[in-house]
Amino acid sequence: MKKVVVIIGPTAVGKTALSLAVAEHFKGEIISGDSIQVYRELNIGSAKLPLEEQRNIPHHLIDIRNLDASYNVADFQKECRLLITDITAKGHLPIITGGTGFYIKAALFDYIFEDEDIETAADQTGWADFTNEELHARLMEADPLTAGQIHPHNRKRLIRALEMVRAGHQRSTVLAQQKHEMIYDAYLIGLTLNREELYQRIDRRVDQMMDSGLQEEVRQLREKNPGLFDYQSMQGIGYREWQAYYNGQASVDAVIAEIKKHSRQFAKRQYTWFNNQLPVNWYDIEDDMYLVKINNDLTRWFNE
RNA sequence: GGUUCCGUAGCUCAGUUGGUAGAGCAGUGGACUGAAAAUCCACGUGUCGUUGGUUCAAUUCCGACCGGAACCA
Repeated sequence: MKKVVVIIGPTAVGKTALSLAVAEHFKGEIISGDSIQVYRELNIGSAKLPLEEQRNIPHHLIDIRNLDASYNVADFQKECRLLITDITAKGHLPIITGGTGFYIKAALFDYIFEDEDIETAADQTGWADFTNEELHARLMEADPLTAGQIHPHNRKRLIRALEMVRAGHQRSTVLAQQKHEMIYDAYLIGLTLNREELYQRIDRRVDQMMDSGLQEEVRQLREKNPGLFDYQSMQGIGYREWQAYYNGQASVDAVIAEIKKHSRQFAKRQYTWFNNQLPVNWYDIEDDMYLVKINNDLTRWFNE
């Protein structure tokens, strides 16, 4: 099995800095596991590492889509796996770094995504006339197993499951074909920090983004893109909050407060995901020895 | 100085015709297989400002006091 290093953790713990160190030490190339950094022009708010700070280490899956494009797990899985193959063939070590747990798990595990021609945004319109209860009732007939696993209020998931039925493969059938195992020899490093400290870090980072010109970045994007806030890419925290500002419903200070709040809530959700969905080796960044420990553990694993 | 109003969960407030109270937000935990920085679920004991009084019983009624707001001087 190919070896892959994975660096995860909540937003603002310092994944990027660690990824550079690991890449330099192990001759690695970095694959971004991030659903927002794939978009060009989303720089400050997505906490993208500027080219001049990449220290000549190859970074992949950053700036690969236009702002108005859509992107999803299946895209990521395919592109990420191709890169792992290429990087390994070069004799380098693939290092996946990012906060999008779902993407990373789909690449690492034997998730199956059948070929589908989907326009996700368009799908919803086809179901617009149905209430959540009606959607759930339909799914109960078409794929009862899945219907039992999706909460009746989770409209987005209900529609996706119904779309899968329409595309000719029930979700439950596809899942049954999988062993739910990792297909790589992956070592997962999780960076952590006590909650209070992390939240302060998040607040500070948002302030830094503002100092770096986040507001101006959004202003320019909006100038060039009339329908900006309808783009999938604009779901990103640090961006979507500005819609209220441009609608005259929020002051700049209110927007900043929302960005901080959403970032904290996101970090909490990331912990839930990583703790329960992936076999993570956690390292507390307040531990003076954490870098040494990571280096030791990684070296041992690398030479296995 | 006077009058009126307010003081209930971390925040904003509701409520109890007297039987010790509940929403939203925040927070915490959880789910997650093609929007995932998305979507969804669960979790609400707090000296009901303080202190006297009336009462079987007061957060609820009455008095005083403290804090805040508005208006009148």
